[in-house]
Amino acid sequence: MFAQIALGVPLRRLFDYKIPTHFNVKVGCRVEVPFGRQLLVGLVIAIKDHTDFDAAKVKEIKRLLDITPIYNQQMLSTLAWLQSYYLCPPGEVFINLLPKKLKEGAPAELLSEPIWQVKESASEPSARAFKQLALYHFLKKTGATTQSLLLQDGFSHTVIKQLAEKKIIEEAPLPPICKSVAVERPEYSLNPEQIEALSQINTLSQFAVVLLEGVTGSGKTEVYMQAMQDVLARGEQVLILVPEIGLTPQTLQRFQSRFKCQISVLHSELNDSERHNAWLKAAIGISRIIIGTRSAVMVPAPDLGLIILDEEHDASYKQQDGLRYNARDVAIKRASAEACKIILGSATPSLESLLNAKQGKYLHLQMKKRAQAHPPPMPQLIDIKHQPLQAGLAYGVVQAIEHHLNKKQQVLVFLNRRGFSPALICHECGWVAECKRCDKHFTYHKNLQQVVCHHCGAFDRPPAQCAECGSSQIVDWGVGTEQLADWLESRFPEANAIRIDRDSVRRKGALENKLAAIQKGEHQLLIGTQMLAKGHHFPNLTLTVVVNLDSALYSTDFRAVEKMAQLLVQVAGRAGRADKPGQVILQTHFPEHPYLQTLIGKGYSELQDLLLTERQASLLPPYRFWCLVRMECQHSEKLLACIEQTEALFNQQISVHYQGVELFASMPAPQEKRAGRFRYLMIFSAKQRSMLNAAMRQLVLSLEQNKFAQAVRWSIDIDPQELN
DNA sequence: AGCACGCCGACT
DNA sequence: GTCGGCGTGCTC
Repeated sequence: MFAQIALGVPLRRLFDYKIPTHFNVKVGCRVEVPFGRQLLVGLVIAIKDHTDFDAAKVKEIKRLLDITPIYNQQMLSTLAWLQSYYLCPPGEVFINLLPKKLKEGAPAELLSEPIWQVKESASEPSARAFKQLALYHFLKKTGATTQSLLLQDGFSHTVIKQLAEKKIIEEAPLPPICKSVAVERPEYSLNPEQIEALSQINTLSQFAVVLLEGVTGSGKTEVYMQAMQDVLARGEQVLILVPEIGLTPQTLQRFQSRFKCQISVLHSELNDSERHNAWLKAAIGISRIIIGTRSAVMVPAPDLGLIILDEEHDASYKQQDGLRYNARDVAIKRASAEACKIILGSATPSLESLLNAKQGKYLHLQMKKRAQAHPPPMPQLIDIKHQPLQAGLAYGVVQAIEHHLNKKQQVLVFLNRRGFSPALICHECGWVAECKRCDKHFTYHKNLQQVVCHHCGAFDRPPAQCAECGSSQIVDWGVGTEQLADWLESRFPEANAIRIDRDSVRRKGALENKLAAIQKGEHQLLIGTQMLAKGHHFPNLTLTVVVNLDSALYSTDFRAVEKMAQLLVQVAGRAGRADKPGQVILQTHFPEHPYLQTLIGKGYSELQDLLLTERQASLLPPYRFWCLVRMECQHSEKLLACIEQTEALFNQQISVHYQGVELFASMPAPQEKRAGRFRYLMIFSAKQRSMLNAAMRQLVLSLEQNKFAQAVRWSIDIDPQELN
């Protein structure tokens, strides 16, 4: 007998191995196999009685790593779809998505972690040992607790050890897996819209996609939680996916306090052991709820009964390097394989999902009322043409800020540019300081006394002189968050301004601390980028100022307007509270622009309808499917040769066999040179997904064997989000 | 990806 | 004379 095995190598094929007669190898188990001169971990994909490879050269499986498969049939079929849809090497999905230790062949067992409890007959520790006493009372109150939780709560290793040595506490046995979760029914009474949405969701059985469109504050989370209740009580697991910055301690807290069960949390800040345990607890079924960002979509769950994907429009669901999958699309496929329902939630659904809903593929549910606040305020447009600006703000806007601050309310100033100013320019000749590796402006960071390239991360001392004419008159141009914060701080010293962007929250936990301080009302004036716009609720915020979003109106990225609208609606949703309506101001040079007029005058849905019509007319996604082939090379001649070859290959051998698949565009990347490499893009498109996939499969096959393609770095991006 | 083989430049 | 640079080729 032979096994077809996926290995963690970048080769788009499986490898056959002989199964030793005494091995009970099952599909979905990991094995150790000799590969060239090394030993690798592989996953068994299929078992068969023959091999197409030269039978004499087939090697034997060396070792069996799992007795029971680590992936069940549903997971294996989802992974197989992932592999064939994104046209990646099998090892990329079957091996490389595993937590590090499993990838390296460690046993699929929880890394043991003691659970501590107070010994029954134990007496109180001495009154002088404050720390020991505190731990004793903590354990007495909460019962058996894992070591990591104790450490999190500030008890040290030594204190735990001391109490254990005194036989006051002991290790508790592992609790049995409890599949059915008892839920305390909440006190909340749902509003009619929520009741309607929930009853529609609850009537669905089997596979179904629900697009839950609810304005900020309409109580989507409460609908999620009540939908989860039945599923959990039935003994099934729930997978919750959130955007990268949406997984705050507060979000987690809400689920923990409602559902008394084990929860696996998966995000990018976990270390290898934490990830290993969270993954296995989900895979074994100990965790009944799994909450995580993008990559959590591929964590096994034997009893999966519901998937919730919050903020479905969020760009962070699309991985932008390596395996460029979209967790939203994978989640839908997974729900289909598991025959369970999936809820896509958003205040501002993507055009892709909206079209699917309009075509009847998804059940579209809408919640338009805010549960506890005034309706979301409509942004007010301020024309800044011919107006003097201070740190990018018009005089009237500064007055509005002052007005709200005087009433002891919070103000959010939103700006999408980090740093002090986006460029340094020679006042004499117009020379601009640029990153040599990327041909892009350096951003000036005044606090760091550095210029930083926001594309590759390179930095340097700010130039004292112009590189062209030698003038020392270097001036900064444009406004970033740093400069805006500086100016607002000096203008409103009482408001205790705080800046939140990637630069100011680099330290672990810094964002949480700052958000907590804002919640407590320690800061009246908040200055920030996207980070502040998403998911956070500030109860005392009544004014939001959006400094500038004009670049989206004339962007080369056809998705820019859609993203701008989503951002604006989200930022606007931050303002307002139960007793006071909010105010939102958008500064613009183009107050008459049809996109802005539609969004402000008629709302997000109307703008999306307009954009859909335009996309259909211009043959753009979501009406067409796209596949982007990126190519890069240090030598421009080699790159050009490869492009010519690829175009010829497509025209002569592929387009003729796959009807309706075309080369939509072939062009240098917007940033033609990055990190010392020349870059080029080819966009293939088709009306039918399956046809495009088949054609691209063929193209990839040919590229792999093509001498010219081997000289360049190429990668394939299905359903690309960004054309760069 | 990793690992070997192989063929040319600067060191003991 | 060797050590080691990275181009090329292969892995069931």
